[in-house]
Amino acid sequence: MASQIPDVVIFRLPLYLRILTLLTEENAEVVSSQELGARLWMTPAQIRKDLSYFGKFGKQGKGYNIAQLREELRQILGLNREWCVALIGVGRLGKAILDYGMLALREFNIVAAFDIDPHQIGRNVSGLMIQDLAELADTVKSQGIEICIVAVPPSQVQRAIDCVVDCGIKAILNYAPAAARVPKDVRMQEVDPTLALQTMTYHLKSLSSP
Amino acid sequence: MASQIPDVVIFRLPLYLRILTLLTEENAEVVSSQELGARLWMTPAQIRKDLSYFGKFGKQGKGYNIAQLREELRQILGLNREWCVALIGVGRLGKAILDYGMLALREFNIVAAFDIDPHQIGRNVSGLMIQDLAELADTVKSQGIEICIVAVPPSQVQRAIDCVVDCGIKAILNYAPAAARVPKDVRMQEVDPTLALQTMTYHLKSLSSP
DNA sequence: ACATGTGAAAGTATTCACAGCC
DNA sequence: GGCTGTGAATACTTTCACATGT
Repeated sequence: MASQIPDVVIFRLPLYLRILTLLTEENAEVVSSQELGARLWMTPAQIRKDLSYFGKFGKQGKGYNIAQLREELRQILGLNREWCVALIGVGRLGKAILDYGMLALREFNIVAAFDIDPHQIGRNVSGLMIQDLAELADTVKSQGIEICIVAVPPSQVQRAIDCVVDCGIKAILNYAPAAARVPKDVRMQEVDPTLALQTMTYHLKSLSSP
Repeated sequence: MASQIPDVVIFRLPLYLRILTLLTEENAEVVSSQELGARLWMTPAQIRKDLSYFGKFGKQGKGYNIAQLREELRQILGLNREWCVALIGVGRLGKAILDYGMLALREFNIVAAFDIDPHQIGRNVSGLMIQDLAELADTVKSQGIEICIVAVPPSQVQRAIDCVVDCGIKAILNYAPAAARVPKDVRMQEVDPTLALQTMTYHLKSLSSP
């Protein structure tokens, strides 16, 4: 029994969370599905339906208590604790992820970095000593790593991901602009701006020639 | 008549393209929907259905000619020409996008970079002279910019995006981890690793406590 | 009066299964 | 035999609309 809750619903929860955080900063206390929907270009009904998969968080006639709903969503998404993350590949892209704090978010801690290039191994980048990828399995165990970020060159993606999967990792964030296969029990999310750009040009094209 | 072709289909075309490019490198000449499906963890039927929206590209009993299908998809997606792109926000993240060549892809050319910080304006980053955001409208016209990449701090996202929209841009790639609203005729895609991570923790959580 | 939560209805997307062809 | 392209069938999502509660 994996989950009877649709994947699309899970994907929207972080969006709700983001707006709730914004509303918290605006010192709002209560929000209606109407208002949330307006901010996200979604129908109020969809938001209510999504939330109803997890419980009854609202008050009729009033709406949702922002602080409370935010906490509920954090619980549901598993953001009420820290997650240890390893970075695989410390080339240009990997360095950018470390240096520029592209994941600067409380819940996610990059605690180790790996590469296969002997020139990189042993060097210090943003406070992390780069380790040999062969040590991944050991470090995963000793540090409690549960998520890997893969940022290797396209030609090595499959190799890197196979290695990560062999270490028992079940969640991969893949920055490499390349296709890779994982077993069905492993979650892999792609972060590839190229894919996004390519869908946008499709729509732009239709704009110029109707 | 915007498009009777479902959005999900458009989103999958770049995935097909990616595999076709990989197959080209492997010197394959023909591929079946079966094989494509196996590589992408999709059913062959879905791939055939998706492609059938655009025409008949296969040969019964054989499959699809890789080079030809690849070219067709590039045409369909509008990748058979160059696109001029502007970068909005040259802070840490924006610099990483420029420096680390995170968009190193033939079809997309970052031809201008903008900021509002007087300290940044006039400086040279990766061969681009940073301009005042106020000049965006003029540069969009003179350089034929059609896509903007927004990489500003969360607090300024809405302001930056409003400015971009006012300049007539219809496609925005938003790197900022923050919510923003755009008119319905503007396409905005988010590139936010945080959202991806947050959906993964949901599933990891369920793994440890079944 | 206003807003939630939810079955039922409408609308989309995916998969099946087979005719037609190489 | 193998594979495409596609209407029909199934499965999934979203939206509607209203009973229920404040």
